[in-house]
Parts: sequence; structure tokens; C-alpha cells
Amino acid sequence: MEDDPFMREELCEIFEKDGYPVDCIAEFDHVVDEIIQAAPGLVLLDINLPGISGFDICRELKCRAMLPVLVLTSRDQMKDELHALHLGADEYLAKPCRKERLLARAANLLRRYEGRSQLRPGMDFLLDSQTYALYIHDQSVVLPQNQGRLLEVFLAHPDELVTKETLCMALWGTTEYIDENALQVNLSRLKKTMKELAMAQQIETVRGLGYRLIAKEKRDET
Amino acid sequence: MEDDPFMREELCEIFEKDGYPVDCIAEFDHVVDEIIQAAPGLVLLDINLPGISGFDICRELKCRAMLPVLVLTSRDQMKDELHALHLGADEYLAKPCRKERLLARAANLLRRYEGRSQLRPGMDFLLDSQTYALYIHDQSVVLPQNQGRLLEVFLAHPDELVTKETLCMALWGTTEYIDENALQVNLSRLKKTMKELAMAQQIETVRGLGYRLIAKEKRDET
DNA sequence: AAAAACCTTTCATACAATGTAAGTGTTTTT
DNA sequence: AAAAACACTTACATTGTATGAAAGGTTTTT
Repeated sequence: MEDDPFMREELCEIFEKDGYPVDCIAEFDHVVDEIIQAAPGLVLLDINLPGISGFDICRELKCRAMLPVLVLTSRDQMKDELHALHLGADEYLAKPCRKERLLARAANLLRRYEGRSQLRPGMDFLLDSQTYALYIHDQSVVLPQNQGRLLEVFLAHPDELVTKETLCMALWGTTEYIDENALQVNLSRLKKTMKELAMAQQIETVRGLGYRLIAKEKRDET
Repeated sequence: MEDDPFMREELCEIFEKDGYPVDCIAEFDHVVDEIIQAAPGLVLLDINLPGISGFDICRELKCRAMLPVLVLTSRDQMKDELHALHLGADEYLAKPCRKERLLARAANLLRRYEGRSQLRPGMDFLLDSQTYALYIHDQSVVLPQNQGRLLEVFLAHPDELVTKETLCMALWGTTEYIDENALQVNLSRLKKTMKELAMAQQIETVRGLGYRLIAKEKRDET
């Protein structure tokens, strides 16, 4: 995705010379749909697009598909970099940039995602599993440990049922004794912050069995 | 990494039976270099190693590479857990331990780290100005507010002199009264964490005037 | 050597995170 | 309809972390 025709040509050439098939996109309506349709192995995204924010595209892409995204920009400001990483960009390169470096990064990304690229149901947020920093809607919040651990478990099993035992394990590392109440309190707190952040996901209760993370729209199916 | 040959054999078997290729390490010189060279998907680390501290290895590993680390230790050393988690271990299991549990944790860690890009060209760290989450060396830490604010100010003026007034402003929003001591204490704490994280930048004191953030190598120029 | 500027540690306080306990709400069973 | 089981939320006490005050140490300057 690149609006400058000259740059676009050059990028295409670089990759095609190396044997990669390339799709160029210069029109940016419904671009995410298009990309998902095309199902490429890697997305090269220029942040400086006319009339539309590359950040928004990046975020939406990362929400709807598990694809490696390489962000290109001339603005080599720290702030943009941060922003991009929040939105899940995998790499970030300032242009101009040597083509060897670009190809190396691209190859690296492709290798890393090999066999794993896939469309993913609506995740509109990112959770740093080390700090439990939660990035959503260009906001970021640090979750308390317990809430972070719980959300992490749900993310590892999207749409699946998660038993109370599993959740207790994640919190206290033991299956022996399960403190139902403490778990409920922590879940309640997590739900509250999820609501406050207007997340598109919800924690659904499966009476007698456990819980499940589910997109809000899906709530009434089943 | 395991010194006991019997245990080592057993662990290898468990994982190989499940289809994971395994490298065993029983010699602990330059072990971190070796690990980084081998670039495994997961490190299994015994804390009780002869002649060397598993904690140190864990810390160094986490400084220099983004790898999931699963710490193993005997059950009676539970208080080590805190220590290990502080050094960035991702999981902590007491042995003996059922192999299903071990495999589950390992699989979970592998999943969690998969696709997580922490390569950051240019600056070797990033600071989220909302949460003060600091990303460095494929680690992430949430700084206390004051340390975050200070570092933020320095980032806004890289290599430039920053006066004490400016810093106090950032901390307490006033120029009227300046608490030199409190500022010094907070700077001291920031320096400490920067050292612990092995950051390539340093805060340099300009006697009588203020402070300056500067790359370590540059320190002796001027 | 003495003074000035700066640094770091220790301690007390304030605040946030967590578990306990109690009370309320909601299903399911009788 | 009542009772029981399960789930949710709030309030409070405890614990742990972040912070500033104070004191003593170190480096630089005179």
C-alpha cells in the first residue's frame, strides 16, 4: 500500500526481482477487505497515506487477520513507531532504506509467520503478556496482574470454554484448592475494566462449567 | 539446562516424545551465548545449578533475547519464585511435576510468544507515554509514574541539556518551589532501573545546570 | 582541607491491589 | 411458589508498592 507512484513502482520491482509476487494497492476504500480477500503472505504498509490513517488500517488489519505487517514511513519519529507497535505492526522501517535490509526484514517476517497466517475473529486489542499493558482504541492501560493473567488465559483459548480450575491455576498456580469467590471477584473486576474500555469482547458465563471470551455480537447466537 | 543426568534424560524424553526437538546443556560456561546462538523456541531452566546461579542466567537471557523461559526448581524453594519472576521468568514449576502439566505450560508459552515481534530498529527502547511501559531488549517493564515522566522528558530532548526546573515541572507541575532532593531521589531510581535493564543510554549529570540523556559510547567524547 | 553540589540508602506515609466476607441477584430444582 | 444452588457485586482489612523526607556518603571545585 503506497500512494506515491514512483515509490510504488520501486518497491514492486525490488520484491518481484527477488521472486515474490506483488499486489499493489493505490486505492484505499475497503482496503482491508481487499487485503483479506487477497490473503497475501505479508503486508507492506505506508503510514503516510492521503486521506486515511495508516494506523487505522494497521489496527483493523491486525484485528481481522493474523498477517505480518511491515510498516514503512518517512517520519522516523519515535511516537509513530510506538503507535505502530501498539497496533501490532511487526516491523517498522524508515524510508529511504536499503533494499537488502527491506528484503531481509520481509523474509524474516514471512519465515516467522510461515504456516500461521490466518484470519482471526475480532480481536481489537493487544495484551503485552509481560507487563499486562493493554492496547485498545489508541488507548493503553496497565492491568493489575490478576486481571492481566485472566485475560491472557482467555486469549489463549478464544471462543472456547475455560474452566474455573484453569483460571485459578493461572492466578495462583494450584489446582488443589479453588477459591471460587476470589476468582469471581477478580473476574468481576476484569469485566468492569473491559466495559470501561468499551472492548468488543465479553466474558460469558457458562453456568456450572466456567467462562468464555466471546465477541459481543456473537453473544446471542447458540 | 539441567545438571542432573537422570533428570535431563527424562526431560528430553518427555519433550521429544511430543515432537519437540531438544538441545540439552550440561556445561554452563558462556551458556547464554550458546542459547542465543541456538535460538530455541523455549528455554527450560533449572535454578539449582552447580557453581552458577540460575537467576543470573535467567536475567542475562532476558536482557539479551526475547525467549520464553520456564524455570524448574525443587518444591521446597518456593520463595525463589518471586525472585525468578522478577528476573523475567515466564513460568515457574516445582519438580517433581506431572509431564502433562509441564507440556501444557511449555505449549502455552510457545503460543504466547509466537508472532510477537519485538525487533525495534533505531532506538533500542520505546516508552509508552500513557502507561509508561518500557520496551527494551525484548523485555517490557512498567515504570513507576515518576520514573516514566522523567524518562519521557529526556526522550523529548535527546542529547540536549534538561534543567532541573524542567524536570520538576514534569513531576509536580510547578516551577515555584523545586525540591532538589526529591528530584535526585527519583533520578537515582530511574538510573538504577536503566542500569538493571542494560539500556544503551545513560543520564549524565551536568554539574550546576541539569542533566542529559546520552548514548553510553558517546559518554567520553566531548 | 573545606565547601558545594550531587548521590544513595533508609524510613514513614499514602495509595493501589488483593482476598475475605457479607449481601444481592439469578437461574434451576423441588 | 419456595427453596437451593450458583453467580455477581460491594465494602472492608491486609498487604505491597511508590513516594518524599531525612541523613549520611561521594565527588568536584575552590
